[in-house]
Amino acid sequence: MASQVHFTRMDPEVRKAHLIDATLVCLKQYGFQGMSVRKICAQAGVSPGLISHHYAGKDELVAEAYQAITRQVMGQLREAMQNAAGQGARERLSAFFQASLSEKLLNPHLLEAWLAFWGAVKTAEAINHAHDKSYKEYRSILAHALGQLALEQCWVDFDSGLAAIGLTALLDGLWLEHGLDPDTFTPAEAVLICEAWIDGLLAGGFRRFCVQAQRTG
Amino acid sequence: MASQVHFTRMDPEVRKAHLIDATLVCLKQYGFQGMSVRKICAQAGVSPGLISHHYAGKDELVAEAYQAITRQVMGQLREAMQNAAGQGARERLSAFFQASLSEKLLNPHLLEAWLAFWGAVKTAEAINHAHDKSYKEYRSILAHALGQLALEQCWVDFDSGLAAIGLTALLDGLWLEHGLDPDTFTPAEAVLICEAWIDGLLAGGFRRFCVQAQRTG
DNA sequence: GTGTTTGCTGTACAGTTATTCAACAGGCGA
DNA sequence: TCGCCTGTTGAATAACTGTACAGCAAACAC
Repeated sequence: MASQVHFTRMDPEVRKAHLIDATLVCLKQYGFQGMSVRKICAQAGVSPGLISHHYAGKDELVAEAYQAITRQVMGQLREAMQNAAGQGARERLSAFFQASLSEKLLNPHLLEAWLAFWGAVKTAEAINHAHDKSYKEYRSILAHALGQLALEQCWVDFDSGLAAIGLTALLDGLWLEHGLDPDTFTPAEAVLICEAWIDGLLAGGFRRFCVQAQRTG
Repeated sequence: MASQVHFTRMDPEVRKAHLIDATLVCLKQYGFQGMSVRKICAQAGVSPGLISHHYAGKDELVAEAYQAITRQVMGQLREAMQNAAGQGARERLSAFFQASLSEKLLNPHLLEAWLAFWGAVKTAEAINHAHDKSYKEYRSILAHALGQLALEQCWVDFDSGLAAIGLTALLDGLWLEHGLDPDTFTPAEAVLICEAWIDGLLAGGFRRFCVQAQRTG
């Protein structure tokens, strides 16, 4: 006998959260290309018409899925920084590295999804906007911590904004590499690479970022 | 009166080059998703059947387009390194930075295409394979230069492979950031960021990459 | 001019896509 | 228990997707 119960009702917000989860599962399973409305709905155990009922369309759902993982990641990073709030700038940066490069965030599935989103930034306006917002926040957190470090070290005319661009590039680059091939390095090695960057900055690398005083060789 | 001339013939290799160009244009214009056989052929000014005539299918064309820009970029980088062959490791690395972050390679169109390809690495095997090959070459060039630097500086147990992963991440991260938003930094600033990394490595950052002697901090 | 080669066209095809919407039914209030 | 509200269904739709292939015609040899 076929199942009599065809569906169970849900609060719209709960259902939308389920659809976002299913979207992320499909994203990692089929990639950005292979992920279709039917597959997402099959994953969520609902009928294909439901996405258009809760969202303006598939694109809106995908954009919200991107915002969801962005929120989740930024939340974890903010939390890590707050836990180290009382300590020095160096320790706060280390906490940020540990959080950014934890096993949880270096999860291949998460990074693959991120990679696919990055690839869509230039063609999907909603994703572009969400990216821009989170990226600027990420960079400003690092710029602030590096500015504190400069104060502690009494560096004059230190361009913390530019240094933050470099450190963000290093972290994003590590994410990128790990997303493209998770076997390249371990989370511990990634943290070591970032600590070496700070070591080098403290040992003398900072001079390049000082506006007036160029290196005298 | 409608145009009488329907098409002009071309040498297969020339036509294929045109199709690859059209593929890259469509990639940046419509993204990896929106790029279809019909759009590529419209861009190239040919009939939609021509791709199947010259290639086994669309995927083969896309993979060859990726290899084409990869070859182009790696060729420029190899050339830059050869031009600085007689000099010290530091100078060779600087030449590599200059080449990697030249206006030509930080071209938004090129980076947008690259970004789209990166997003497809995990779903298209041919692209994954081509990426893996070029990425390993890129890293080995840097590892070799860093190994030379370690010899010159008499660093013992320096893990140039790990340091190369970090430097590759920094460079890839700068490409990524510039692809996502070209206004974040200028090519000159990107080179400065890389030079600061080397400065820091020389000033003391290298110790983290020495296997035995951990920092006594 | 004629013949031959073959690069190229363009329609046809089968399969997929996102989206729509009238009908259905779960679950709550009364 | 009834009745309403509304979350959900699922078939239908139109617009796409990549590929195949029979035939056309450009360009060259003669």
